[in-house]
Amino acid sequence: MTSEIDEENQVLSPQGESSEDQSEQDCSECGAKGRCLREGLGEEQMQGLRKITRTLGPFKPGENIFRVEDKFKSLFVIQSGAVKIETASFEGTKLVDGFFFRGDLVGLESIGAHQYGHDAIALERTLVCELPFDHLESLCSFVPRLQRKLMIILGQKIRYTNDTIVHGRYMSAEKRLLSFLQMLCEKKIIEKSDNTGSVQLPMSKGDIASYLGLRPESLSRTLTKLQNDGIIRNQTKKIEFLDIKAILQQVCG
Amino acid sequence: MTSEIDEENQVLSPQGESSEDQSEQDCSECGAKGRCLREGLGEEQMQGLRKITRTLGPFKPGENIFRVEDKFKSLFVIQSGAVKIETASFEGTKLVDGFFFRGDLVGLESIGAHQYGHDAIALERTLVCELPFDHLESLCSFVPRLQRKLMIILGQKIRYTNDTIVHGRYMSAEKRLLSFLQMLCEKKIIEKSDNTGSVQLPMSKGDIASYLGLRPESLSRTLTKLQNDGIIRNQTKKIEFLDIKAILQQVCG
DNA sequence: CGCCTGTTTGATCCCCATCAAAAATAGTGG
DNA sequence: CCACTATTTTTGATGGGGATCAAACAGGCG
Repeated sequence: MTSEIDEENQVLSPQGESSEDQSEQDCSECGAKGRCLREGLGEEQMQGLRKITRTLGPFKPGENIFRVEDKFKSLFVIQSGAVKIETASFEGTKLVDGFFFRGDLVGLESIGAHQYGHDAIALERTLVCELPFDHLESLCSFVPRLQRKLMIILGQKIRYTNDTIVHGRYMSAEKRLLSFLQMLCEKKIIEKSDNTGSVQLPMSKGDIASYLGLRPESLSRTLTKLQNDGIIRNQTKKIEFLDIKAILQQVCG
Repeated sequence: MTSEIDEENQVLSPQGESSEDQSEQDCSECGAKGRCLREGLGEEQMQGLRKITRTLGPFKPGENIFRVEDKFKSLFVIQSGAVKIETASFEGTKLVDGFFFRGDLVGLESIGAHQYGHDAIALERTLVCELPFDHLESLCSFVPRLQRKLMIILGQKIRYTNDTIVHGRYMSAEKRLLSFLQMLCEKKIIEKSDNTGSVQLPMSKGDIASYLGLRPESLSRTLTKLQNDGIIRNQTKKIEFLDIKAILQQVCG
């Protein structure tokens, strides 16, 4: 379990193990606001959750938040930044299983296992909020609302995987890419002016290809095609959306 | 929500709504024994769970246990029989998202949604045990062990999907089929004599193809190939395993 | 600047989808 | 039980989308 509690922490001021009374700026400043487990909890209930959480980071790009075969201990809410999880495929190569952005919970995939089944790797400067799972579980017993929220999140995760991956098998490379761009639109868009916008990509094209079940070459060609069609502008670390409607309108991402 | 409480019920004798004190033969005779949520609960805890459950069925092949857009209300443990879940793909055709056998929980995919996202259809004569989800949730708050078990099952589900579907995208038709046979081996094998055995298939070849992300023609060809290789014997409603080792040995299902 | 990794482009190939039709099986009613 | 139809499964021929192989190109970093 790699964790680093130091370096330029103006924003969220992570605490060491000793500090018990975490300040609520943790929440007020957190990028996960609105999608976090804490949402909808009363003030006293928040207190309970606050007691068991701890901010970790910042992780630098490429740093592991946890590794395959680390003992499963915690879930992590992403406060800022972005994370990918990957596993070794049966051929030995790395395979990207998911991307996570602010507000997302990393580690759900390992609930019920003794060890994490993935490497979780920061894609950019990333702060996370650690939720020790056994504490979380205990708390859930006392706070039905929290229990419910966690179950809902687990159900959503199952559905999302099913909708994207299972149905993705029947989609062409182009449609898969469009689905992916659609997802990015919902999660990370900046300066979205009606019908155009752009995203800074925290992950490599190779990671995207892997996630979509494509080879890097195929993804590259598909990106080029969409660019020729005037739908996007394809840059190294950035994609400009020239025609957001075309992206969103594609039936059934 | 289709449910039928009648017809030849020697085995499990399902109860109507009124009968509160469900007999424990429900559990002692249930095919799910050993993998059910109830496993590992104390006697008093069992009582609580027993109170909220109800046996439904038998469902005849092709009958729905629930339908897409039915209000999400319950999970279902399969006591005997087999079930598939399917959705409409974006092209309009049906797409099989999963198979369930005795002991499996159907409905996890819809936790946190208002409606079921799939049709659940019996593949053979099937008895299920209904677990109203809100009751189950309440009970979880009082029985930490149950809460934990449910979370573990949800985590396993996420992992299983990831391992089979995500990694399956990189596998050839033959490997996907072998993985599937492997799974069947673990769940449904009969008369397994060391290195051979056979499975009665409750689902159609078309369903299997859909589940594996293949066309029926491709699956058929792959089955034929495995037969020519002397690994299986391919029949209409049955597959004989002539070389179980070859099936299990294939690196990383 | 030179090395290393990531991305793009080009040429070719292969697996599976697709189209088409025969064969086997299940379902139906007399 | 059998003739008849509908569905499922198999077999055959063909084509295409993406994988693969190979190499040029661009970027980041020492």
